[in-house]
Amino acid sequence: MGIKQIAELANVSIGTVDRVIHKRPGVSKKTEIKVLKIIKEVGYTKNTTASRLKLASSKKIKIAVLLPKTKDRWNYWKLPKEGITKALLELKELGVLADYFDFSDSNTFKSKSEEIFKLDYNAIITVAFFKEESNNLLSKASKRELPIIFLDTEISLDKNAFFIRQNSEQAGKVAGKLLHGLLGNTANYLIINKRNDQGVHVNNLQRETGFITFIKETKYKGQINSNSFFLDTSFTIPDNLLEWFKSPKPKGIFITNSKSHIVINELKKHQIKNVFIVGFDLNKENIAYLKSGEINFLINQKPELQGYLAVKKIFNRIVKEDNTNLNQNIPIEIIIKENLTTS
Amino acid sequence: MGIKQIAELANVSIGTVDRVIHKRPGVSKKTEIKVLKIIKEVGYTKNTTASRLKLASSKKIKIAVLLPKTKDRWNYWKLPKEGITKALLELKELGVLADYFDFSDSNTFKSKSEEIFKLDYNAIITVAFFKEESNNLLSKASKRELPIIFLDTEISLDKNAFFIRQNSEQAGKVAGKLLHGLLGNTANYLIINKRNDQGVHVNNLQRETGFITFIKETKYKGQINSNSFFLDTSFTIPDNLLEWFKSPKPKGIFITNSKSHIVINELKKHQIKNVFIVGFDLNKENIAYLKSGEINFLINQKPELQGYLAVKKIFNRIVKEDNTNLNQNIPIEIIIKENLTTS
DNA sequence: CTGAAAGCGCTTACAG
DNA sequence: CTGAAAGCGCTTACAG
Repeated sequence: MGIKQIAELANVSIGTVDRVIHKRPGVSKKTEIKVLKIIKEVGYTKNTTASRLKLASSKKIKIAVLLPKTKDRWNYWKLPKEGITKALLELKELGVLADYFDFSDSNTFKSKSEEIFKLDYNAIITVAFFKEESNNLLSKASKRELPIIFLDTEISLDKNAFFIRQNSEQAGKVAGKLLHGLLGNTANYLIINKRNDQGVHVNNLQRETGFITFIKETKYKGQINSNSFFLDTSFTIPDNLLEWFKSPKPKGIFITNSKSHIVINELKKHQIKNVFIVGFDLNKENIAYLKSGEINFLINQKPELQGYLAVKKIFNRIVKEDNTNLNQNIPIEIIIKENLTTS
Repeated sequence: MGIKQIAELANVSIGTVDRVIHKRPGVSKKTEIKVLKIIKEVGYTKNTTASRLKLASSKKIKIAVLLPKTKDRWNYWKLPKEGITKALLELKELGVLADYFDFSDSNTFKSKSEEIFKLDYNAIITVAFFKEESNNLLSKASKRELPIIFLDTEISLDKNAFFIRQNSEQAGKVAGKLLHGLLGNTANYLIINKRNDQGVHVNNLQRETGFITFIKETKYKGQINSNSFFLDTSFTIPDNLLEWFKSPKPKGIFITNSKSHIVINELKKHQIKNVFIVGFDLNKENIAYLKSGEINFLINQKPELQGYLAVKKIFNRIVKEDNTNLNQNIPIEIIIKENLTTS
């Protein structure tokens, strides 16, 4: 049942039906009502494939992707891009494309988002690292009805924003459950956050909160020791912390970020063993330590999936006029040596 | 870059280009070579969306789905169908449809697959429960170049078959790792398989093998006790097994099938506590026990994803002429109370 | 306010 | 062996 049959039933031309469907001006109220009635009666839905066939060349859907600058060889922020690339490949024929922008601090985030606004995009995929700047972006975008999807991290913003991310507090609880399951109520726990000049990333803090919340709800009676370090290659364990490792009690470390391998490198240097470790992210170094048994659990944030879903959801919103919100909770995937897949 | 530009460059009509692309007869060797050369030079790829637009009405892609009969209110075999339905919804506009068939034993499997062969399908999605009958199906299908995807269970078959399933032996290893992590080297383990009149399902056996293999590779020095029961609602724990539960040692149960809740109902009847349990499948009853803490881990086979991927892969093979094999390893998803999502 | 026509990229039946 | 034309369902610029 297509536009043509609707037109026949309504005794109008397909052009008129099209105008009604797209709420374009130039249709008398009377014919509009007549056409809408028939559309409803026959349960017509637009064939979006056919629709995009025409528009794929004339009216591209352009997505601006603004993510942190990737400097390392391996960088977390390449992963959402892989998912975005995959989605674009699937949607290429339907006229969807993306341009990439990057930022390294709040200033460049601001300038790049202004640049994006000058160009003519249909949607933005970015991350909400900077509250004020993200709010600015949101308020500008809402005036143009430009959908924005924030990946990775959720912070509270003024307007209704869309987030595709893992619930970090819940992920912290999962980490707590896993370590507590292995180590029980008497162990000591060490939380290691990553800090930079701006402080500790909100994801790390949310994970820490979740971890502690979970542990507090058990019959736990050990010590939880929280620390934040610059987890670059020059990281060394401070002396007071070396003391911590000397306790004969069962010991667990919760690393709230992707740098488990940096911590483990240090543990090895000091020949510290018998510590259970839960970390995040499947980078090459972490995977090697998971395989060697030095990391017990890794939590996967599925960054590729986040990017992939962002593009797909933008497409569905714009093309299929799917007005459900674009939020998406990413499952907290528990990875051990035995269920690690390299597919 | 489309068929039209290719035609211009080759000084032929678009009809001729189309004939070359689809290897249809009626093209002189000379023009064929000329057209193929240009196609290669410009890196032309068919716009499958446009292609399907025409074919969606005239040349449907018809998939036969042959799965076990669902009798219970909740039934595992409804789940792959949900995934299939989701995929069909996405591909509806492109002219993909499925018909459902069911079987209850090897005889009905055979008769239904014969029925499917009489009708004119482009692909089959089913399960390989019966070796001989599955081999028959495969050999008939290969004559017609009809792709067959087997879900859920992998068995060794004569011809190259396609499987979308979790590696059951590996899943058993994951279960072993999880229980061993909680209980250590001195615990006793109980394996509970589900049996029916035909014996124990191959999935259960593969999982058991994986579990035992894993445990044997650790410094384990407890007892592993393997059992098979009809795990229907009339299940009761036999007396000799009640003895097993009286041991003061740490105890773990590995239920190699979806019936953890049946086992737990019995444990509760006998007021047996302090047993750690790993099971399979996110049915309503299992989820309730996961939430109450009576199940520690559930492994998800993602049956919806299996069905979804099967349809998508069939579509890509037929439409995009993607000739990579259709096998797909489903990740071994570890579910605990804290990462259970109802989305 | 409305319709007829051309076109998106591909497929197919028909004509020569 | 090859081409011209109609059509898949929708969109759009043009004419009236």
